[in-house]
Amino acid sequence: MRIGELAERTGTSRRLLRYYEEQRLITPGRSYNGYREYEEAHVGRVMQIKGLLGSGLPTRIIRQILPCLDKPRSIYFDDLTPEMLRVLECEHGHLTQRIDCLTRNRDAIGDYLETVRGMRAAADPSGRAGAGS
Amino acid sequence: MRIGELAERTGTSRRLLRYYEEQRLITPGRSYNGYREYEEAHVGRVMQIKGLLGSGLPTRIIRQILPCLDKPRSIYFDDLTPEMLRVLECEHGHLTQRIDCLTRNRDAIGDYLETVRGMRAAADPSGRAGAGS
DNA sequence: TTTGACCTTCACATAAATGTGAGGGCCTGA
DNA sequence: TCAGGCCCTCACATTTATGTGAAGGTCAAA
Repeated sequence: MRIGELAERTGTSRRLLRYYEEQRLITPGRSYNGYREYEEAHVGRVMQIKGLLGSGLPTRIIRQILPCLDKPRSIYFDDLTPEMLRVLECEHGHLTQRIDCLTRNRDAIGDYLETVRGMRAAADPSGRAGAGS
Repeated sequence: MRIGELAERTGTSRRLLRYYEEQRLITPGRSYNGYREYEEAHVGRVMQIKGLLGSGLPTRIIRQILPCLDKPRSIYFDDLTPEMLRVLECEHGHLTQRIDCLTRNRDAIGDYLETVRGMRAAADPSGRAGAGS
């Protein structure tokens, strides 16, 4: 598929897809006329990139972890340098920290919302929203 | 405490602490000479801000969710506009999405690392690292 | 053959989080 | 009283992920 379709299917701008390519996060082929040609698999890949980016990881890190997230593996264990291994271990830890932080905060918001709803229900047992004046 | 100590204890730059203040994420007092004066509680608060920021939330959103994360509550249910309630519900959802994305990716890295370690162990049952030459 | 919807590259613009430095005030200890 | 270390504000610089637009090529359909 071409860039327009991929953009639409992933909710991304074309500009950004070209940027991801420049950052070596995706590597589309080219058709005879120079147009980028994407595989079906790129849809998932782009969603994954968007998610990680939105979760605060910079492209530099994403580039490093992406290759080992493929099923089937696109990076093989022989290619794995000790350096790379350390990076992965380190990122695994960072991700866990991030997850913990987000989880704590999400749950706190959840608690808050639940309490609010509890109070709303107690004040207005009819279940309809809106406190009126 | 003054800005230097807070910076040190939170691993943040002074510049950034002033920035958080400008963004209305923290509100230190001022001592008679104009120096910012921080409470003990600001340490935790700053760590929380750093965590959320590192997880991809913009200061605008952090400003909105912070007040309802306090224990004891600093925002009371009477103050809560329906508008604000929607924001919180929405952010609760976003956080969950982020958490899921990060968890999936972290676990994939975890799997990979485990597999690698499995292969290392099989190749070198002595348990010592380093393949040597 | 021309129009319109795609695509290309290049380049400049923006917002957000940060760094850096200048110019200057406060305060403590020698 | 001066030096050194902290603080202040202001302002400009940088990086990263993005937007936007210009100038132009490709291709299908009218």
